[in-house]
Amino acid sequence: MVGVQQHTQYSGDIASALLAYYDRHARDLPWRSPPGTPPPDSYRVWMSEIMLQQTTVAAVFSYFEKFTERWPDFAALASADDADVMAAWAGLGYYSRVRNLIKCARVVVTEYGGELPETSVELAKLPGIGAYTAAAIAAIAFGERVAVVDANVERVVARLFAIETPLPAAKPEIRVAVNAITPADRPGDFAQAMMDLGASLCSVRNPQCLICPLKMHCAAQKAGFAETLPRKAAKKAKPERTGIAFWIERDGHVWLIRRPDHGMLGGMRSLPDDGWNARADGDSLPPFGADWSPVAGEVVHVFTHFRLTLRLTATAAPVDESCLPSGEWWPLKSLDSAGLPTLFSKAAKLAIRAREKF
DNA sequence: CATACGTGGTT
DNA sequence: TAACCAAGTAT
Repeated sequence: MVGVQQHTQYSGDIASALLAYYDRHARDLPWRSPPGTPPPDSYRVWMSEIMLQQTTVAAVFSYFEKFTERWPDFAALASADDADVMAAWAGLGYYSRVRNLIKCARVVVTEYGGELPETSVELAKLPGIGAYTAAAIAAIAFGERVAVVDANVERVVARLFAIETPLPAAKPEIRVAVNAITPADRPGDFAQAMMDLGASLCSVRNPQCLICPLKMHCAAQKAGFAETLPRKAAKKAKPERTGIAFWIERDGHVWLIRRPDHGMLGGMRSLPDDGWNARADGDSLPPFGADWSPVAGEVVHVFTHFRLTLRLTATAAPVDESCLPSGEWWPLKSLDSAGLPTLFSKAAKLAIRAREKF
């Protein structure tokens, strides 16, 4: 790589060029203030950063609007019912985020007087806030000069300094480089500008180097191999799993359970199933003896680390309530408001479609 | 350091 | 279509 030290003397130029680009091209997003203006409400910065973890801007829009309208501040969110908040998150994925979102709001209210602490060190102690999010909130909402490093920034910086070490081994080196170019003035705008650049011109494939504001500073561009960086370790193949979900219907209602807090789709409302997980197929055993019949079709759903083929088995016969797994009857007419994660939302759709054929 | 943890869009 | 990837965190 080209030494970071060697570039340090130019770091001001990099920040200046990037901020000038941001002043002209910043995306207008609901959780942002315009370049160079006072920061948004830190609650909204926090909410957006949690939602944006491993999640695209396009997917976040409607959830951000829904959450901030319904729960406009920490006090409102802290006093909400868990089930309502979990259901509102359904479909966004990575459900540990919403469990931690609730926890964090309650800690902020009970231990911080309803306002976020203002330093990255204190922020990182809160549930659901790791190194990236702590730095992002501190820089964007509170103006702390701190290195904000997400996947976009890793890519931009790996190219800027031609860092050829593969990820994740290159992370410490990248962090040092980001710290060296982060300005004391407008660190929040700088962080968002780096992420905007990584999300647009400095994209994974086909980076638009010719019109990049950092072209003159970019070692990989000069060497002609920007698109090959950052290097990454090869990924493992996804295992295939199978499982069965159980559709238990009576008088226009279906029986829904709440999943355990830990593990796949933790804490979410779901159909009962046969115990499939990341490590093993389901056991195919219904939760109780009844007149079960298979539902035609299947749901194929791809998770981060395995692919699941889920089949459905249904019963509509009267059942002994005491046999049912812990749960609740949910009206079919308002199934949309149950907050089922996408896997079970697909399964429910399949069951209802099969049912309408009769 | 590796693994578990969702979902939808892009190529 | 299968692979890759996104404003990561917790363990």
